[in-house]
Amino acid sequence: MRGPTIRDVARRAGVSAATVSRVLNDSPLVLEPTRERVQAAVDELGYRLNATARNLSIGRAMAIGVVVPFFTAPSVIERLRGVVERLGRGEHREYDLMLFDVEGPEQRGGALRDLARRDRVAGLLIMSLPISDAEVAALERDELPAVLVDGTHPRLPRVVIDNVRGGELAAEHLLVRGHRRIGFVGDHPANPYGFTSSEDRRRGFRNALERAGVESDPALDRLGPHGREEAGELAAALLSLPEPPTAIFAASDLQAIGVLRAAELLNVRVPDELAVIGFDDVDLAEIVGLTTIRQPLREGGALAADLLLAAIDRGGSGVPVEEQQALTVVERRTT
Amino acid sequence: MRGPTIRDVARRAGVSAATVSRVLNDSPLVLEPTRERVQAAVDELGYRLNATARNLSIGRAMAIGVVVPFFTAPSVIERLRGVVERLGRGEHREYDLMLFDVEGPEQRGGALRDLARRDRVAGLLIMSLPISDAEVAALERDELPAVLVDGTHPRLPRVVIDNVRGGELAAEHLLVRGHRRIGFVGDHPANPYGFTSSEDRRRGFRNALERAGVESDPALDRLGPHGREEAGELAAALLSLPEPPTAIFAASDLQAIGVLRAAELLNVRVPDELAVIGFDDVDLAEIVGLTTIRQPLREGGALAADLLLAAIDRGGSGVPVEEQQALTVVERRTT
DNA sequence: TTGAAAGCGCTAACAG
DNA sequence: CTGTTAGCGCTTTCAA
Repeated sequence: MRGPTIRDVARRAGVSAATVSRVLNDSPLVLEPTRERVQAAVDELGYRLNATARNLSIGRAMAIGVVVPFFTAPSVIERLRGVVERLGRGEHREYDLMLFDVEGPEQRGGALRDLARRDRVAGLLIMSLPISDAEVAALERDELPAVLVDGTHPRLPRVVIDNVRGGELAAEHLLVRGHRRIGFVGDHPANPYGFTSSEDRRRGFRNALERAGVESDPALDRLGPHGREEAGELAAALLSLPEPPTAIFAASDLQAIGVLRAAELLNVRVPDELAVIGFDDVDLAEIVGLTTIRQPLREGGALAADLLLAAIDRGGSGVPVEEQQALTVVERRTT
Repeated sequence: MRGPTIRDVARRAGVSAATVSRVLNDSPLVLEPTRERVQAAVDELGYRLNATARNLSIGRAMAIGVVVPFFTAPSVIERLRGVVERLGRGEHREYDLMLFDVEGPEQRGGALRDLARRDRVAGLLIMSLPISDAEVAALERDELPAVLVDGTHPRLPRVVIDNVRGGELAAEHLLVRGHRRIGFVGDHPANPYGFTSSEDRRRGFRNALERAGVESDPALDRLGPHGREEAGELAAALLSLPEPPTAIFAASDLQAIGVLRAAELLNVRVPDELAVIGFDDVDLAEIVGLTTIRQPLREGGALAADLLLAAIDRGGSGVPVEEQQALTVVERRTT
């Protein structure tokens, strides 16, 4: 039983399918009595429009796709909240949300190439994934609007933060508190996804310290795979140094939590013996009282959704904007 | 530029569109040389199948829909992980994931009714939402497979836990430790969504206590809107009682975190002066060292996805199974 | 203002 | 094995 079609409604209302279609799409050129008859037939039959057929006919889908790595990460969730918030409201409630999780680096290219077709989604939100010129070209060829979140490409609208500046903020915060020997725990720059934010944060951080006269000690930078436990191990190594750091800057809150845990296991008191500062300000940070560099994740997701929706409506291109989001330090109980 | 169609490929390969379609769908009745010619044409043209057209033609969508309230809740995320894990693998990688967030109770009915159509999704995963007979009937009428997670209905496959038993486990855990005066912090039974798990947990909990000879004191049950801070306030009230409880059972980990925070603010030491036990065992619980009743959220999501995929493949119905998941208590540092 | 007809891109009988 | 022919359900000229 495939449910009533537009023809059934037409027959019942004594009009043509075209007229029903017009009523359904709020076309102004339908006489009021006709509209009413059609509407009545729609109600009686419990008719609802078939989205697939409509999409095929008009040539675009009424869904927006979100491509994310680690759908599991708290920061991703936070951003998704912002996206959902925007999709669920106003005139855009019509767009559905398709989620594409990119768990392995090998899925990365595939997912993008797969999606670069207007028929599945009306636009793409690409989070935290580096994108190549060829991929952008593919999107352009198919006229598929896309916006980048936490990623950058000159030909795509994007919402970003200044990771280098974030590192500086962390450095300043710790310098003011008298720290001179400071460790860093973050992602390995050669990670399979090509993420660079951790490395950018580290650079900003170290440079700011050097400008303040603090010499860099390579032994204090510990890089490894992303993850709470991995970060814990890195921090443990740092704390076991003959001359351990008095503070640690972690490239993300998740990693900072790992650092905190390592300190606890080694009986190092925070913040007295070790200050810890993270990055992101996810929910968790507030819960554990972590001092961190806050980036407006949720707002970023919402903004990106708005940008995408606007690009879809606008159709044509225009110069891609870059929205830079403000970073602030949120002081809590770990520094 | 709408990209090459199946006809373009057909022309180029010197065959009919039907043959191209057969090749695309791995039909066995195509001669190898023909298949190769078609494949070559596909590659040269960079052709990719239009999902919308295919869906319209075969009459079903290649996506599964997930309907969730509070997309924001950690437990929901955890379950989604399980779902994504299953969708991303094996022969089912072909299914996309559509997310339908139900933020307000008023969206509840709408979302479901809207989705009860084969044309947008091939099946539905409904999480934590009570579902009415009428809604089930609508799903059946449209032959739309659906499975319930953390919800129940006799005519739908479902994965559930025994919340009452969970409450009992919490009671047993606290009784063994000598607690007699125990508070409960949970959701109000008359919540707008119709959630009942909190209340079920409370009942199992109180009944177990009574069976052990501990009389119930209504003043020790504090119910309010779901949320960390709300739970904190409820707990604060409990702790300010002339005769405060020595332990608190929270209906969820999120609420337990609120309780912990309240204790901290009131300088009540955990677990010495106050034992706290939560429910769910989300990531957070491990991080803060919360003792809790563990329900396998991720596995539940995965299982539900498998059930749904199976139902979709099977087509017809069969007797809906109920998968009951095991509950265990995970002892950490708050009891 | 409404209807007829063609078509979106693909699949699925049915012949051959 | 492969091609022809009809749709799937909706939109959209083009006429009337």
